[in-house]
Amino acid sequence: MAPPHPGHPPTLADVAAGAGVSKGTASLALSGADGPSAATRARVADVAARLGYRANRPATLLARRRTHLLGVVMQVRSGYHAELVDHVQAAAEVAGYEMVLSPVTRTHDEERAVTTLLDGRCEALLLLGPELAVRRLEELAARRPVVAVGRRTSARAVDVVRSADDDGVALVVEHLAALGHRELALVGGGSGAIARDRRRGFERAGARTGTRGRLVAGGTTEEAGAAAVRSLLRTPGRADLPTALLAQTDLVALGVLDALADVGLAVPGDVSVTGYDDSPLARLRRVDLTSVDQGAQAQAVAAVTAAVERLDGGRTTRAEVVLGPRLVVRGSSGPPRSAAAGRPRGD
Amino acid sequence: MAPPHPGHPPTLADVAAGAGVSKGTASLALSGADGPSAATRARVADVAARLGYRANRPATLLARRRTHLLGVVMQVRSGYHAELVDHVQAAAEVAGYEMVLSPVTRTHDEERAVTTLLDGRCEALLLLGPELAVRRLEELAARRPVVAVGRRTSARAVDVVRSADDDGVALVVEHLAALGHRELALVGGGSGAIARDRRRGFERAGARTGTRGRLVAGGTTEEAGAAAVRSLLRTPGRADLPTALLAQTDLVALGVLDALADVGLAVPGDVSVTGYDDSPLARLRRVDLTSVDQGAQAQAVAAVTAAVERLDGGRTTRAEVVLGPRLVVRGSSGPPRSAAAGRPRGD
DNA sequence: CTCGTCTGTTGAACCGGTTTGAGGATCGGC
DNA sequence: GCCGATCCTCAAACCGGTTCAACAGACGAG
Repeated sequence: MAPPHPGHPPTLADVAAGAGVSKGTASLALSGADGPSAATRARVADVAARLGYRANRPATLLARRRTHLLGVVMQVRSGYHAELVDHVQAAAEVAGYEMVLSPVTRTHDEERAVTTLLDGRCEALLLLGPELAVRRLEELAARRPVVAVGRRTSARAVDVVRSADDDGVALVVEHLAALGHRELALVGGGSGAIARDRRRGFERAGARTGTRGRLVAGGTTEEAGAAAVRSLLRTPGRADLPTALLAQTDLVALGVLDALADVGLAVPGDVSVTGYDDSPLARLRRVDLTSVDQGAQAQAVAAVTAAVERLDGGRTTRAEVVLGPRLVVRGSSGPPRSAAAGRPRGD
Repeated sequence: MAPPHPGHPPTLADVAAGAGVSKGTASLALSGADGPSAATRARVADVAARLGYRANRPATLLARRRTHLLGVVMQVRSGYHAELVDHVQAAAEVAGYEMVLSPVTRTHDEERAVTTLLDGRCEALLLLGPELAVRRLEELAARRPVVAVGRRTSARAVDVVRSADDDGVALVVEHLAALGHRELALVGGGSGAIARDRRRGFERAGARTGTRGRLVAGGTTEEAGAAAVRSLLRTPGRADLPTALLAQTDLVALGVLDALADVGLAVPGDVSVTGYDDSPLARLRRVDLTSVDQGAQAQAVAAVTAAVERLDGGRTTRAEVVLGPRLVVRGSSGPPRSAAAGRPRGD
């Protein structure tokens, strides 16, 4: 059966006509709402299938009171965001929502990405690692639920889902201390909330485990990690160099690994190295980096839940969900030479 | 000025009322179409700005004859797709279109991704590395322009944008031959169009350069690459092992590198290794892999162009754009030992 | 002074759905 | 046989824009 308007897809009116009912009845029948009799329902469904009818999305969105759309702003190049999106998609579906993606690219900044979602009538905004100003976040939150994922913010009315960065670093410190390390260094400064948390976790865990920790300035790139190592090596008194380096991110850890290789230091023989994020990179056998998993799935679920609670649950108070990170031990961390003296390892 | 309907965003009617004109005039004024006088135009723009008016996207899409939407189906986890998307976004904007993203995730397969885009009234479909059946592709292409990016397809009416896989592999073979390699192996079989092309390029370039090439079965994962190396090493007559291994993808190359490291073979000292895709992985210093850049930006531009030609240019014939790949030489390839020793080639 | 043009603006139709109040059948109860 | 309840269905209003035929008013020409 060809559609009544050649070239154009069939509309609800076509289905209704084909089934001998009104548009209204056809709509009810297709949406599964009660009202139409079983016979009518079947007839409409049948005609719709034969015609290959599909509801016009914009029309549906316009007509419905609610859109049930969750807008997600992601950094398209970020592997971590990709992972989150994957799980958000699934979680949204379970909650009866649809996810709409708005990528941040070179030509499309975060502000534009958000605008696109708002124009599209998304009911809530999930921002992955947002970098918008606090003021802007608050403006947005005044209009609809906003959830910041993976990054702390002081913006009122903005829900936050993140993992406990201090605990994450503490896990690493404890792991290294248990291996016998006494001299640690945290690579990666920065003034952001994340960096601050990690530093605090580092210091507290250091005190708890009786290890000595120092901080080395570093950024968020591979090169920054390499530079940090070089600066460490320039420091006089090479004898008491740290035996373990904790990098802020897996990428930074890669830079650290490279710089160590350049000067002939073995990992983990001479120095143990750890990353953060447990990105696909860390899992590569060639990298094999001890890292911290922030739990993408749990974060995704929590973010969707937070949005849905505001939309359907009537919550109006700010929520901050802090998830426990998980240590993933791989080959880049091991006992220091001093501790290994009695227990040599072969390679 | 507060919106006239508290809780709801202002509509065009509100703007029109505020400016003392009809909805029709307000629409014309805001869209920049000619008709309204300069004074009216300014007044409407002013009121719209004061009210914070933004057009309701679904309504606009519904009302307009054309949506100017380009739907893109991507593998959300693929770094290469992310790169493509980035450039497609930019190219679409230049062409006066908007990109809509539909990710393929664990719970959302390619078919669903496509359906979402069709329901959303996208005017054309750009499928990145599509794996839909040829029949399905043809069905889709019968409804609207479809462009397959990065993967050949025999589907009629489907435009294809890809890079010349045979030429890409040939570039690598020539590079290695110039370095002095005489015994090569291509890791990665498979029956797909891509694998076939690469194999052909390998064989032809082998003949041209006088190198001896063999094929080693392999998949598309890191593990497959490692397995291929192990099988090679099991082969008797280790003396005439290949001095260079060409992996199908960068990921496979990583597996190859790992397996070689496991048995203590140096790269590129004992064996040269190359990848394909020039992914971010290959660029990591720790990996530093000679690879082939498929030109994401050029592919993106070509894909958007193909779609726009069909939509606005009236093209109805099938287009297949084959772009020239580019060799990126890094540290994983170098002269073979034998070249230094001047060992004659034998068989 | 009349007519034709041109410029701006209007009002209504339309896009394709959803929602709802009203009304027609059908049926059981009395 | 009449009445009210129950069950379906319908027609119309509505969502918020875009588009266009029709028209009012200003203006210049004849």
